[in-house]
Amino acid sequence: MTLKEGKEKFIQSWGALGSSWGINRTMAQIHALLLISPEALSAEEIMEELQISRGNANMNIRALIDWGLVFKELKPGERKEFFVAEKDMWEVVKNIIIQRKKRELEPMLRVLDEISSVDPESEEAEEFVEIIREIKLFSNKADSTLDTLVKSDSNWFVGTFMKMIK
Amino acid sequence: MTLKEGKEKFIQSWGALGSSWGINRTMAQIHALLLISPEALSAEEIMEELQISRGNANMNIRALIDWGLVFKELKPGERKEFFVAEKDMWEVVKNIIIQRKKRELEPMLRVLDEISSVDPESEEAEEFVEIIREIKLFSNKADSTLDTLVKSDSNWFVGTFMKMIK
DNA sequence: GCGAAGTTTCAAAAAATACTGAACCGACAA
DNA sequence: TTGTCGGTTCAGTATTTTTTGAAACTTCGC
Repeated sequence: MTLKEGKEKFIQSWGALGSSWGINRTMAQIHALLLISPEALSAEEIMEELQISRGNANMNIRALIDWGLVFKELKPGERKEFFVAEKDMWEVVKNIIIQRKKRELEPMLRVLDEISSVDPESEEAEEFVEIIREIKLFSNKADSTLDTLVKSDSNWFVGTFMKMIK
Repeated sequence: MTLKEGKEKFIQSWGALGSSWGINRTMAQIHALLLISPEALSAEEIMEELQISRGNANMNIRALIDWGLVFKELKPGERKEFFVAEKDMWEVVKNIIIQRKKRELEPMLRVLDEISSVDPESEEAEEFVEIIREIKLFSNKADSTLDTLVKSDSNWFVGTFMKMIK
C-alpha cells in the first residue's frame, strides 16, 4: 500500500468512526489528518487536502479546539494560524470522556433528580420513582468512576488495571 | 411533579441522550418508555404513547432487540407480541459496549492493520507508519480492557474497582 | 382456501444536519 | 487611508437521516 492510499484510508475510516459517535464526519477527518501530520497545518492546507470550504474548515477546527483535541500553533513571523492534534491517544480519550460527561451525563443526572420528585400517590408512581432511583444510583456511580478514570494516568490504565481485574 | 410529567421528561431526556450517541431519538425513546414500564407493551401501545407510525415503531423495536436492550415477550393466548426492556443498567451498558466494540472498534483494528503495510520508502512514510502503530497499540489495549470489563460483574465494577484505583 | 390480526418492508416525503460561499471584521503595512 | 491577508459568521443550499404509510407477507382459525 502506498503512503497516499494509507493516509486516505485512515482519514476515511476515522471519519466514519466519528460519525457513529455524534461527531460529524468532517470534524473527525480533520482530526485524522492532523493526527497523521508530523507538521502543524494551516486552514488552507486542511481545506485543500479534504476538499472542503473555508467556513466548514473554520467551524470544525474551532469545535476540535473546544474539545481539547487540537491546538492552535502560531509560527513566528507568520500571520496564519497553524493547527496540531493531540497525539497521545490516552489524552484524546480522556478529553472526550471529560467533555461528554459534562455535556451528557451531568445534565441527565439533573433531570433524574428533578424526576425523583414525582408524588408517589399511586402504585404506578411508586414503581416509576423506584426505577428512576435505580438509574440515578447507577449514573452516579458511573459519574464518579469516570472521574477517577480521568485522573488516573495512561500507564495505570493500560498496565496495572488489566492485570488486576483478570 | 406529576407522574405524567415525570414520564414525559424522562422519555424526552433519554431520547436526547441517545441522539448524541449515534442511537436515533425514537429508538432511545422507545427504550426509555419500556424502561419505565413495569408491564410489557405491544407495538400498538408504543405507537400510541410516542405518536409514531407502525413502520417506525417496528424498525426501532427490531433494532433494540438486535442491541440486546429489549426482549420479545409472548403472552399465552395473545397473538400480539409484547416487549420488555432490560432493566439492569449494568447489563444495558455491557450490551452497548459489546455491540459498539464489534461494530466500530474491531473494524478500525482491521483498517489499522492494513494501513501498517504502507511501504516505509520515505521519511514521511516511516513517520506515518509509526503514528499508526501507536494508535493500533492503544486500540488493542482498549479492546482487551473492554473485553475484561464486559466479563466482570456489576458489583465489582461499582464497588471494588473504584476503591482500588483511588 | 379465505379472511382477520398482526408484522415486515421500502419508496417517497419530511426533518435534521452539515456545507458552501460570500459578506464582514480586524490587524497590519505601505 | 487604503489594500491585503487571514479569520469568522451565517443565510441559503445540499446531503443525510429518519419517518411515514401503504402494500406485501405470515400465521392461524374457520
